[in-house]
Amino acid sequence: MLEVAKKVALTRPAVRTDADLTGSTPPLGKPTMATIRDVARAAAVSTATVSRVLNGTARVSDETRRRVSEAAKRLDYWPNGSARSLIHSRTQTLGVLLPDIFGEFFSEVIRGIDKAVRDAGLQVLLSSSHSSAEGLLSAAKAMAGRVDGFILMAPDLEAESAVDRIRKRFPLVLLNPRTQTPGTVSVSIANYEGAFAAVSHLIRLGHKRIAIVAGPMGNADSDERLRGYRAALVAHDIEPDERLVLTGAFTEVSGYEAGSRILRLRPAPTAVFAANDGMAIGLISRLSEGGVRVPDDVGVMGFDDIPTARYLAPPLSTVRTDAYELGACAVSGLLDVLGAEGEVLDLRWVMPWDLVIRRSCGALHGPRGSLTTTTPETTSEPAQSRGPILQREEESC
Amino acid sequence: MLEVAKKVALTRPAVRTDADLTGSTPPLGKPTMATIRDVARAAAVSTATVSRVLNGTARVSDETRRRVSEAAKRLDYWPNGSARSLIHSRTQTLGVLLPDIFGEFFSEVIRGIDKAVRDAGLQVLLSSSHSSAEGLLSAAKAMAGRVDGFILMAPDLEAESAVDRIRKRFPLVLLNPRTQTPGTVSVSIANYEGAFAAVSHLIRLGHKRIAIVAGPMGNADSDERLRGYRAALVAHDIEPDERLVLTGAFTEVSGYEAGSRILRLRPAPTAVFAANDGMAIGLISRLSEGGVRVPDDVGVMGFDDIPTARYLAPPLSTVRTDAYELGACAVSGLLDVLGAEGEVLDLRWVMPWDLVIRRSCGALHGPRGSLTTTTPETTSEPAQSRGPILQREEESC
DNA sequence: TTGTATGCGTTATCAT
DNA sequence: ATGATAACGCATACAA
Repeated sequence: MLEVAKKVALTRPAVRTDADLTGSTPPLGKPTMATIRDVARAAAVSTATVSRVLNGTARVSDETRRRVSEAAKRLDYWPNGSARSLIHSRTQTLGVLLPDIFGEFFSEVIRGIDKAVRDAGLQVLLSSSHSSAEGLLSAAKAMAGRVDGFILMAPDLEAESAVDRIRKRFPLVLLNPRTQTPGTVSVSIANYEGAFAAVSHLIRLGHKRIAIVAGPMGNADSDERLRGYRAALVAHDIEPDERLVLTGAFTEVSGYEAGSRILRLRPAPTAVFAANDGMAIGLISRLSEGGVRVPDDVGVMGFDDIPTARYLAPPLSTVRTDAYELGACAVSGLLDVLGAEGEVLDLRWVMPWDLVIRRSCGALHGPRGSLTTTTPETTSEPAQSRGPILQREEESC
Repeated sequence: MLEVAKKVALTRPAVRTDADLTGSTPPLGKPTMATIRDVARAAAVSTATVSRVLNGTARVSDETRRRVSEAAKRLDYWPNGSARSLIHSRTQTLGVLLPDIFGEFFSEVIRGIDKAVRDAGLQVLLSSSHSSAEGLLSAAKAMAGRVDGFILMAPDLEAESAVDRIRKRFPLVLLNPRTQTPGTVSVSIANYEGAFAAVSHLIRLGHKRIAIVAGPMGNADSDERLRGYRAALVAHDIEPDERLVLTGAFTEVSGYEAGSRILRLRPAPTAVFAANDGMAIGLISRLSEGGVRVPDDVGVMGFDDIPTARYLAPPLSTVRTDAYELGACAVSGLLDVLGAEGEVLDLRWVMPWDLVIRRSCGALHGPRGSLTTTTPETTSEPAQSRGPILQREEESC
């Protein structure tokens, strides 16, 4: 096995060695790239003409067009984006401000944003891990003049004030906003409804003692899912028990730790609703270690339907929310706002969602009828579907 | 359950309603934000003085400083980033060009980049899903003048030519480069070594018939891992069998499909090395469905050690590569290049890695000694560790 | 200590 | 059809 390690060094000191330029490699660094003026000079025309040719913004004679194109290619001219932004007051860039991007959910959101943005010929300036108002604000400030608007997700209560200040300066789309501000475009996950449906399903299966592994308190998504959990219990005449409400951090390890606490609960719950799939994964792992079988001894439901969910053992029942589409819709919404020329748009999109019943929540041991379950091959049409539901409130003010 | 859906709409038409401005909400859109000239006017000083105050770049009398600061705050002045970039020829922004960012590995890479960039007071311009040379090049072109350099990952063979062109124009750090170009800084995963170690471990457990679920052909990471797989077999006097080499796409579903093919293999392999954890997850799921137990009937090893890996059933044995650190190191490397003032840096970092032995590869049923396994609680120190190995070649040319 | 003037790299508005 | 020139918003060299 020693052959695998050829050269071993220690840590990562920032070593900067002086270097003679060997003729072989082109001198890197800043060879000061050609500007539009260089092209103009080379083609013996004015910069205005170069601009016209390259942007196709006005008629140019075939001869000069040829000369300019040739010169631009020969000098390998690439226009300077900052200069263009300055002139046009348009950056062709969307700022994306997110909380801590951990796990597959955010990975998918970013993928969706990236895809939609590229399709629109735009760019993404990304900054994440914002939970405090100051952090959010300084990030936005650093992006001023470099973005045309923002896609903003700020689930943490403490960041709320920053959202308002950003809203006043920039076109904006909110992701899962905590409050419903008039004159704002937002795209949301059906947190409350999804949680309500998930817990209702567990109840329908016969469970009466249902625990929840919530996210961090003060997090908007977590709060809404917790609210849905409680509402479902109440709607089915089950008295909520605060001892069954555990707190996690939306990470696998926090679900694992919550599992330890659940194992000590007496009387033990017969089902657990985890506020996201990551925590469900950690939870199931811990329960199994504790000798508690899922779903035989305890049923588990997650939230998100991350790509991994259907491949777990047991496959995870969960609330499907299309994170990729969420990101794409946010872009689409921001484009609408940018196209609205100062008009105030008041749109609220809620993403479609589904209850995806796999094996982790178990089959019926209550009173009611039978239930189909899905395998990876057949799961494109979830057995238990609430959707697609696309809620949109739309007002102009 | 009907209560969960309150208002139902259909699809997402781009509706743009005219809107009268109600007095309550501030008129959004473009209220043309204050510029440095506005602040100068309000404070009755020159723009130069405003700049000096706000940047602390020269001494200013207390009285004017106060006036300027007050005016800036009152007008809520935010400097224009594009204008600053233009003047300084420094954008304070790093361009990040990635292939399709699917799954937890890339999620972690981006997190690492984002964190390091923010710590350095910079920004990230992100663009992904690049596999073709043209796509890569046009993305880079669109970023010209808006970034100081690039972090570039282009595992696909066809994108190679674009890398060279970008290298000539911009400071650059390569992620997992296919070839070792002189005068270039790169940060890499020990693809070959990790695969070699993983397969060697399977062999040591007594396996002789070992399949691989590789990534797409032509992908640099996949090719290297495949090479490591073959080398390990050869090194242990096992004749590679091409029928045991399957191709996937680094996704869960492709691992699932590969599982179907593996179930049909005769004679059946006793172990499978999946070129990443995502495929291992799909693979295990499919094998279980086929009545093949992991690890009892077949051992499985993955690659990456994504956060989920240790929580699977069975917990996944895999090659740990710190994707988060990979991203952070790339930023650090690019910062070095940017600080090197035109000097040519030739650095090649290889990230430390570990073999993480959990349960999916099974315990010894070969000739040799015993093996410790790790549980989630105790896994911070992997039982079977090859590292940390940090390989760094460093030359100046 | 402060102001004036110039330029960063573009594009748009005038001329011609 | 093409060229000179004035912005865009900011920071700096140079004067005062």
